[in-house]
Amino acid sequence: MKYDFTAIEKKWQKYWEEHKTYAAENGGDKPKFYGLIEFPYPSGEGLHVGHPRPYTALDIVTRKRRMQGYNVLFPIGYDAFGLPTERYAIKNHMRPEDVTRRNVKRFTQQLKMLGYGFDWDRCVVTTDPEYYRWTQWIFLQMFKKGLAYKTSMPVNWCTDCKIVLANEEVVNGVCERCGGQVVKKEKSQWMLAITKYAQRLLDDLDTVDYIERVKTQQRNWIGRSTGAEVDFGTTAGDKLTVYTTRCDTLFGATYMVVAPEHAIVEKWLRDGRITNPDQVRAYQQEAARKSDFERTELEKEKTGVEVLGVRAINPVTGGEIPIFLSDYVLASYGTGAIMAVPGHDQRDWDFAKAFGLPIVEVVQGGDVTQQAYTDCDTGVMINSGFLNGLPVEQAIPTMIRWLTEKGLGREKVNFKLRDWVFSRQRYWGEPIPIIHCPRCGWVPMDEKDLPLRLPDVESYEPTDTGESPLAAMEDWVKCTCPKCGGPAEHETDTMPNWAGSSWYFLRYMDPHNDQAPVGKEAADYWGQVDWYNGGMEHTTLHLLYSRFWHKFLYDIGVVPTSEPYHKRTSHGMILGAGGEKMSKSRGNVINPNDIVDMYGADTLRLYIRFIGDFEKAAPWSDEAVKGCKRFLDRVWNLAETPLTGDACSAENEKEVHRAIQKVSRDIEEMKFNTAIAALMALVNRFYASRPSRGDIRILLQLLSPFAPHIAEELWQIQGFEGLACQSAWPEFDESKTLDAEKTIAVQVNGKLRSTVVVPADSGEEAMKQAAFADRKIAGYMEGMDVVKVIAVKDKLVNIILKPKK
RNA sequence: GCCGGUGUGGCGGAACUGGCAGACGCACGGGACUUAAAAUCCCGGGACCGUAUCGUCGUGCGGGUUCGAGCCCCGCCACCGGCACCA
Repeated sequence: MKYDFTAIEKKWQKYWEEHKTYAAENGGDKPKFYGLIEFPYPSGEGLHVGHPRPYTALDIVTRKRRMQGYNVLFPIGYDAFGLPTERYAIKNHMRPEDVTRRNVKRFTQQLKMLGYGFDWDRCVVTTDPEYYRWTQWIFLQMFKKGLAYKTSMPVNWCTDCKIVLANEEVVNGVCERCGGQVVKKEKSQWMLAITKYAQRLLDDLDTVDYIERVKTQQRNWIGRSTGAEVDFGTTAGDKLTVYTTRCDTLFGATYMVVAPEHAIVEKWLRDGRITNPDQVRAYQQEAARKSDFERTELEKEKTGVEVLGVRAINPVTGGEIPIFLSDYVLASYGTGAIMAVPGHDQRDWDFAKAFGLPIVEVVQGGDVTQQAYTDCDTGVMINSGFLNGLPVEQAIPTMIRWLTEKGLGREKVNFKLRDWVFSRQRYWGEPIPIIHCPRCGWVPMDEKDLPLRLPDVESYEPTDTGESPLAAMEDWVKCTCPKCGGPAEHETDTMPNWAGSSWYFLRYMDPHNDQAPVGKEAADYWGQVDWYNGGMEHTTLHLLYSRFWHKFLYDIGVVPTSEPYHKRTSHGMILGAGGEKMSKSRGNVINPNDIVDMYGADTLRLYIRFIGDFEKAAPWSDEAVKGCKRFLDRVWNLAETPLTGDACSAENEKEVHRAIQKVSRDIEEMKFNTAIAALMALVNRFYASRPSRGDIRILLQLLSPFAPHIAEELWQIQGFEGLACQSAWPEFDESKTLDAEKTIAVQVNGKLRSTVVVPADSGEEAMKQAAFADRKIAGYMEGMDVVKVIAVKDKLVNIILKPKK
């Protein structure tokens, strides 16, 4: 009989679905294991071969865990709010929920086609009102704790999408999604105070098991630095505070720079302090017009304008120094103002050169007439009054102490992380459950009125003004104030698509709870996600956001752990055949349906694992897929006819136990490619040395996580009890994996010259004797003196020779 | 520029963390089966020289440590990802 993968896969998928083979239980005696993959955005294009890479990986891990006796939760859902759906809906005059429903259906079919062991009863969709009701609820709790606030601020405005973007969504100064130009625009926005959690988000990275590059990237993103705030006096009487990590160089501060947007400039302009207001205003306007992209592109050249009429006073020297406006100083970091130390900061040096400002050396070691001496963490202070002669590492605390005592400064920690812009002027997102009352201000909705549903409209258009489409839907907007009962309006902004994905893993634990986002019992039972795999591109977005939300939920007692994920791994991309990114425009996208039609889901699953190192990018190859199909054909041919001998055969015992060892270990380390290589080698062995029924039983068990359909079918054909995927994962006996004899290398002066066979665990003497007894080696020894012999057990003997005198 | 990663046959990739480089697979070559082809099964492939043995060279480049380096150290180059005037 031929290997009819289509029939077999359909048959078992139907069986699993009917029998709820992969359903998780909230409770029981078994140890729990929660494996998670990032739920997909149900795009109109459907699944592409990139999706199965992480999915299959954790499918394999969780299938193995099930066989090892765990109560496994391996859920799936859809992150369905978002711009592509909204755009598609507008373009085709459809309702976004209908587009979503259709896409979800298609994705579901495709995922089922690949035979994943998802617990489909726990499927969640973020656009489901019963789901986003709790997204809104969490937002309300944040609002009540002061973590959600509304503020007017310069935001990133995509001129194409006509939408406000989070900093994280701006890539190289252009919109991450559409590549459109991004400019600054003043707007009132809802914000989430993620910065209040910055320190904890940083510290708790030490408590989790994430791959190192994820931790590093998050640390850099959070960007903690320790320094000091220093107050400079001004001739206008105002205080101008700066942040610096190098307060030891204060004596070298020869001028100051403030960001063009800095509030103090407005004040001085208003007070008529500035004698060149036109110049200053012109520079401010120029800076505002520039997008971030332009600002950073002009990296080389420093521009700026001096603020005439006001001067700053260096608190240590008492000397007056000029104040400049320049856009190389960012309003959003530190205090929006810096003290410029051109001797020891290259940007300040460039600026000082351009404007002819004095450059003072305060740390010895460089030549500040040529360039800034920035590599000066270990130098000695000079030209610095009471700091003279001190090494930098002592000068910093000395200065901080001095500043603190005089009330002129203080130690200060800063973060690069900024608060999260949480408003979107879009229809297809969770409505923000806040009501604006002319009398009471921003008032949270009553929790019992959740969910605040999106209005059901046939069609709508986006606005050009930056207002949400919801603003045009008067019936929906008008409401009564929950506080005073007077007429009020709903907030018309919606949440960004990161909202729903910030807590979805909790909903899986208790998907039908209508009292809470997740019940206490369920949250206590499942605890942390044991293993979460996802893309590197989410490291500073989704992964950080969801850690933040989880910590908040921990603080208000909803969840029992302060970190959501115990272990985080990340997969490499699947590239097109030429090594380029797969994309519609390049026309190199592989549709998994085509592969499944041609070779079957099991082959696709195998190939996507065998393609290379899980963590690295790997190019797709149509040719190489065949190798995996061929392998399954060979397995089929071995096992489709009845076999005898229920025990593991003596001839194959060693290979079988080695395969168990190798596959077991490799799955844990996500080295799926070598696990499959081991299975292939085992099958090759079985072609040379006929396997017993017992041998095949183990092969099928090892194969089951990778290629569950064929494994199940052959399991049934061989008449084994139950299901392969529910059988107990085979154990290996280490003693059976060992060789009785070892072939060891014999080197002469480090070069391989021969090999000899010795009993395993031979002592050094025995190995040396065997080496010297070798005919080839004897040839090398003629006329030579033995200087030294190195023997490494079970590996090699290296004989060092030199010519006889 | 900074941070992280990678560099091994014609190709995808292995190498237990310093011990026989190239597992497994693709492609290729040879053989068996077949009227023939496909499929399947068996065998062979790092390069160079040779019938073969032997030998020499070989893990991006240049040095170093070591009995021994793909792996460790120093200095470069290239590519990929992230951040980017962060004071």
